[in-house]
Amino acid sequence: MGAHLDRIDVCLIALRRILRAAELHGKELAQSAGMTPVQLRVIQIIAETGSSTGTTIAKRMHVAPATVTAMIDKLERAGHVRRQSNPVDRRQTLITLTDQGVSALSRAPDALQQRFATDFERLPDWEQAMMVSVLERVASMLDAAEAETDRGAVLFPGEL
Amino acid sequence: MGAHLDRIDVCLIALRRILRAAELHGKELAQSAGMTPVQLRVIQIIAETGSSTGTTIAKRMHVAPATVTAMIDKLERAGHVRRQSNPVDRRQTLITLTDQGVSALSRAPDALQQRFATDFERLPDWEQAMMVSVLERVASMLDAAEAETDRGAVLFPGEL
DNA sequence: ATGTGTTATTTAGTGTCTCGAAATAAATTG
DNA sequence: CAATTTATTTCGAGACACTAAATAACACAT
Repeated sequence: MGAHLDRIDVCLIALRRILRAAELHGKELAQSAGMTPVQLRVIQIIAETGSSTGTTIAKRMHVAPATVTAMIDKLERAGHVRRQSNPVDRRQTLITLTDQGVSALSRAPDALQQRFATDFERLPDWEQAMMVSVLERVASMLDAAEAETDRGAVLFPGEL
Repeated sequence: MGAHLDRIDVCLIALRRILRAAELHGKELAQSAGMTPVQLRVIQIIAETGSSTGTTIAKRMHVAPATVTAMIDKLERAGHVRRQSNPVDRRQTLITLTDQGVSALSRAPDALQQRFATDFERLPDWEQAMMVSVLERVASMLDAAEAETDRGAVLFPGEL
């Protein structure tokens, strides 16, 4: 039973390394895109859904609504996003990317992703397959308890 | 070659799920320990090495030394850590956990880790082995470019 | 041993992020 | 229509992070 504990530890250490690498590269990435990691994250979320409301973003990022307001203020002042009130429900403010926001996003090359892709392609087929299945398994082990995903206001659906 | 791209995407999505789960649980975790995520992180780093200097923590967290000073001020005022100057090199200030700091850390059950461990133990042997090797591989793919790890002042070694 | 340069930490001052609570506005329900 | 709920914003406060400059201690070559 010692062997099991050992293996768990090895896994946890590897996971921490992965987490750490992701965090550090998140910083670099955001700096190269000229914005903070959080701002970049907001833009990515808006891009995924085409158009989001503040509440949707708040839920997805697990931050307070007031925080989203502040972040959107910044991004709007920077010209990356645009607010327009939803004609269907005038309580809501729909947030969309401007052309500048879209290009800022595309100008943000994800170093982590690039490196992973490059290395991944070099792996033998069986190892790629193994990696896919393990990563999916780990992901589902970890995010099992995430209740409300809330895919947001889908005004312009598509493009995930 | 389409199959390769598909697999990369699946991997990246899984990685993002892992990252997201980790981030969210980091917040919960810190709150249940009665401190902010950053403070908890500092305490974890100190616990790992037994005793750290400010510089070590700064490097490990990739923040400026002045930031560490401010964080330690807080933690010291809260009674979680203690400063003592290093008799060997009196420029250094060694930071150690107080009993209270240790118990605060132990009172912070790492939900993510717990869940992973529980699920992991239920897996068949071959799947555990596969997971270990894939996670280590991924970790080394991602953190390849991390130069200075700096394991810190090892006054009381052991325990990671 | 003295002076020069380096390293570790702190202080001071500033700007940003995030939050909770209260305010405002629009929709929904009875 | 009144009461409740939902979406967002404003305001004030705490936490975080930084740079630049100050202080202290070490290292070492003269």
